[in-house]
Amino acid sequence: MRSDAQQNRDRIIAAARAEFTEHGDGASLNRIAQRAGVGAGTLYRHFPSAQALLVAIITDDVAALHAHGTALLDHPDPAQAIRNWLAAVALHATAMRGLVATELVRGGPALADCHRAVRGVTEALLDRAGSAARADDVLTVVNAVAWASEHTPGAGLPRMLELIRV
Amino acid sequence: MRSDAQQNRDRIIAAARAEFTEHGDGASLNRIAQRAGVGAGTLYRHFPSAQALLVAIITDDVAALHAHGTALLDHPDPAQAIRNWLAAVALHATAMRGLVATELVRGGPALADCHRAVRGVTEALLDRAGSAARADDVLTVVNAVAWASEHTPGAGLPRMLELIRV
DNA sequence: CTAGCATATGGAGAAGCTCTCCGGATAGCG
DNA sequence: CGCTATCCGGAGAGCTTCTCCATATGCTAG
Repeated sequence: MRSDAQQNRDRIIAAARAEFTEHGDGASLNRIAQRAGVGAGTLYRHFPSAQALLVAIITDDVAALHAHGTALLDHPDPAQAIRNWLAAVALHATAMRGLVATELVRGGPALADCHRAVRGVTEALLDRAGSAARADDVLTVVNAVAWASEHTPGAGLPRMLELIRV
Repeated sequence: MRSDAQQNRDRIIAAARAEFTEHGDGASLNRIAQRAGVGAGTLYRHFPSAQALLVAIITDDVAALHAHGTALLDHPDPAQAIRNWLAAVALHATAMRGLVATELVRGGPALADCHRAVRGVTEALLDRAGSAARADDVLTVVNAVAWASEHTPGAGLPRMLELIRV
């Protein structure tokens, strides 16, 4: 990749991160391009869809999330470990304004690696806690709840996470 | 209200019901107006926002839902009753393509009556089943899950509802 | 039965969105 | 330094939501 292209790509990702954090689902690709100081065409060449853009952002975040999850495997209390983990997943989902993460949980193949990593940790933690729940289902529910908690004023994320049987 | 206005209002609601069922969140108010055979202005005068339109539709549906819930209060197995009820709520949410219902669960004051009715039944059923969970939280989670199950291929709604502790 | 008015209509249009296209600029190699 | 493959920007097509107001029509009072 040419150096100017790389530079633009980085700036677009930074702008997108700001835009998604600020406007959530109301994010506008137009505005992202403006923030990044590039034309719309440039944005769309680098990221053919809004989803591709999210994939790039989330891929970064998931690395940190995965490290946290791996560390939790050594937690003395397995039941507490899975609870901590799901709270971390929910927080990650919230950081990207929920909707986003939910749509991508089982989304495109581009995110397959990310999802596999998160599911792997979830499975291990569920197993250690003696749970029979499917990791995929649990993750979907957690993401859905994270998303809902932002859209329903007065809804406490922790309290709703308590309602998930694991 | 003038009779022609009433007629248009009815036709708009019918068109909206069809459009939402067909296109889910991708529903277009423009298309609803076309389907109903009215101008965009007419649609917006009757329903200032997409939400107002949904309120009208959902208000109808909730009446039937509420009747079902009330009947469940006589169910011999309280634990089964609450499970049946939540499945019915999820189904109702799915009928309106999830997103919709989730956004409205604690939404505008226009839907307060509906919400109160549903919450009342939920509280009674939870109480009878000896649960300490907050009805609001349970409903939010159920709606979120219903929504998520449509957006994540392979996610089974019943299996995810099993994960909710009540 | 009709006349007049309050009420309702519809579609053009403003503003914003996503996404495409391509003439022109430029990075970086030889 | 010059040439070319690569990359850029923004105009524009075709959507969208939502507003405005000249026109049409239901309803009522006479």
